[in-house]
Amino acid sequence: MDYRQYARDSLADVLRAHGINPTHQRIEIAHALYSRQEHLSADQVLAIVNQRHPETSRATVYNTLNLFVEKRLIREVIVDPSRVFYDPNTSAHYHIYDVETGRLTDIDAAAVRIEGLPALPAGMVTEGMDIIIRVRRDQDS
Amino acid sequence: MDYRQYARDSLADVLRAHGINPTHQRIEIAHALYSRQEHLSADQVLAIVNQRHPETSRATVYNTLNLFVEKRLIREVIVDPSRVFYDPNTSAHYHIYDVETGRLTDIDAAAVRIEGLPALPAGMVTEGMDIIIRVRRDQDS
DNA sequence: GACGCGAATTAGACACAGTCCAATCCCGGC
DNA sequence: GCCGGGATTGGACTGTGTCTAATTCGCGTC
Repeated sequence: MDYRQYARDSLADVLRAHGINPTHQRIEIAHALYSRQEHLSADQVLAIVNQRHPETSRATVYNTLNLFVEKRLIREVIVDPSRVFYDPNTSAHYHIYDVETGRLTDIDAAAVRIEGLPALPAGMVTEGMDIIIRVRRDQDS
Repeated sequence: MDYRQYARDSLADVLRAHGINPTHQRIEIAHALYSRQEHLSADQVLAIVNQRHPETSRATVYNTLNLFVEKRLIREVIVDPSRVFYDPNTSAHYHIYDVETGRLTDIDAAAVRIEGLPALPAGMVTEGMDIIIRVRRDQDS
């Protein structure tokens, strides 16, 4: 009874709590995201999931990630036009994005205060707010 | 001597001021962005530029937009994983993004104050900060 | 344990934004 | 008018993500 097996068992409950029917593939995909504190692209998830024996199809990975986003189990992070990252951390937080390495780092939103944002147009509601700080190594000029 | 002709003439100077050799295509592309206060995708720019007679190739539009970004004449706005928007407004500002219509609206940064952001990791410099407020019509639920 | 059914998964074709490349064109300097 | 280098071009190519029709899986029922 190793830690990872345990994690997989409890993941089934997490999925159910979000109204998601827990299947093997979905649990593996959730595990890939939750077991490491990183922001993964769909391709990376696909590669990780397929390191273990059963081949999981690309379509399933994309379907599942979109399902997870829809059910608010994970969040999309849109910082790079070439691919979407998925973030298992759904608590309020922002991101630092290293434009050279592609690495994403979390900023806890609790410490940040923002003032002076305009009111939304009438009849609009906020879906969410993203803050992305783009950084790079300081070496050129 | 119409307004648009005048605008095109002065655009050549703007391009030169940014170290960009002003060619016909580049002026047309700059004009497409500057003459309307909208955030356009590369495809939209291509369509607008080609409404006037001379066919401009897709490669040139992409090359030119990337050149403009590199030379800080315009900014990329990355909010939609399916395509990049280009923003002729380079002054500090943020965005409201309507996730249903895809419409982007500017928020002037001058009025906004942000406190409590953590210090950057040592040796890192900020390239820029994006704030995106995702909104939708309030009708469901 | 076999059956049946709806949901999930699958492979592969497809769509589409964006990039690359080699050939051509354009334009300013002589 | 000629030359040379940068700009432009069409078209092939890449990579991410979606769609679809067919298959498989899981599970409740007998």
